[in-house]
Amino acid sequence: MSTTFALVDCNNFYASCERLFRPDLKNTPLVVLSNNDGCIVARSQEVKDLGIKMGTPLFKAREEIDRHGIQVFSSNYTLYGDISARVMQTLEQFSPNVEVYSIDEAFLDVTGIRALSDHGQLIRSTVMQHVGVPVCVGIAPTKTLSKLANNAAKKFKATQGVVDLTDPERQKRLMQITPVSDVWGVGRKLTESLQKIGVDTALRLAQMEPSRARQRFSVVLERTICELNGESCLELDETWQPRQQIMCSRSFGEKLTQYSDLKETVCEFAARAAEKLRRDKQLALMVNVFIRTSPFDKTGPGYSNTATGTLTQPSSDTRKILDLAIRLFDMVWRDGYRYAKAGVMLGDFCSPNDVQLSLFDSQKGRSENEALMKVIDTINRGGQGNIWFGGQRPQKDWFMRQDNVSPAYTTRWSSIPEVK
DNA sequence: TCTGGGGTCCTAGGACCC
DNA sequence: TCTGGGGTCCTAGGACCC
Repeated sequence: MSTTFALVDCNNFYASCERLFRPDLKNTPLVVLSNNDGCIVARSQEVKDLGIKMGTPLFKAREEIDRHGIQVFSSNYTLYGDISARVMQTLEQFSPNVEVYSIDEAFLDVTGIRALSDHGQLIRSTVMQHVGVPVCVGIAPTKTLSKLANNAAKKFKATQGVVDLTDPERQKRLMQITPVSDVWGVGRKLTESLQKIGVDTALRLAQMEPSRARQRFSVVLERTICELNGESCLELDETWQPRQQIMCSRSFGEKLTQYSDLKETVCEFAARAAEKLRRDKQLALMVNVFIRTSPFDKTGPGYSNTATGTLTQPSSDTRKILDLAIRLFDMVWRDGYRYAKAGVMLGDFCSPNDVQLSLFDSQKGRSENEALMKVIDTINRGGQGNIWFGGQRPQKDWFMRQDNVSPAYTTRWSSIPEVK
């Protein structure tokens, strides 16, 4: 029996999280900014209606923000992560098979349920009651169609937030009025190329010959076309897969020009990345360091470089990763540039069980290292950064600009809201 | 003045081998 | 010295997603 998918997606997730603890802002337009308060990454419905686009740099929207009295928040990922976990936990009760797809959405296997719309409504009201975040539900025989259904549930008020797209006639009607750019997996470039050959709606895309699409574009597009036609190519994947890559990178609040400043930043990223690696219980073999100036900075010459190195054996030891990261940094560093961003990437992972001891590596030495890392992680838990290695620099004022951050309502005792 | 961060997957092309 | 085609493996970079 073929699967029926329900895609549950939170409405304006970050904005809704901020509103959760500020009911006074219920009807006030509100935006959430990226790190460094650089870009607008989330908008409440009112702001979307004003036509302010996702990803707009703050300085470009300043005038409109003032004019409409838009509330501005710096991003508060601790809060969003915690609210997300509560939403996902609530969803577990509606299906034995839940795939958490991103921080604000999940696919549910709802195969065999008869009153699908009612089920969707129940999901909505339960999440609202338990967590307080509004969600929309799209139901369909493939993931791509359930995405489409979810978009429609968000766009059309009359749907009351739930669209059941199991009926092929209904699929066709919706696809007819959906621009091809709104299809999951069709981005800017693909939209451009497709429009050139007269494919401007989802329906036109669905009517393309899959094999031709593969020849001319890619297997990804071929799959998308099959999915639009109700043929499921993307399975529900509930198994938690460890990441294949860990990245820690940041743009700076101020440009960096000094060797020591940039080096300390890279060390900080390396240490953070190693922490994430240990949290995933993985070991890495590859380390990559990159630094670059801003592509928007016209006051000086541009420079961007990256170096990749390999550890002598897979490890999650901060000291070993730091050591290699510093050597790689020295390879890419050039004097005389105004650096805007840097990052450290880890890759080529394996599980600790798969690693053999090398000739000079004693089991005792290794467990001592593990114990040390564990202690450090415990002390640093919560991103406080109380302990660091030489070379690493704890957060400095130029590190990140965050002028409007909301309290950690749900994860810090001192920030729990009071009821009066 | 001020332009996010963290991922995945696929493809093209080079190196190398037979 | 002439010089083909096919296979594998790896890497860099592009496109996309949220």
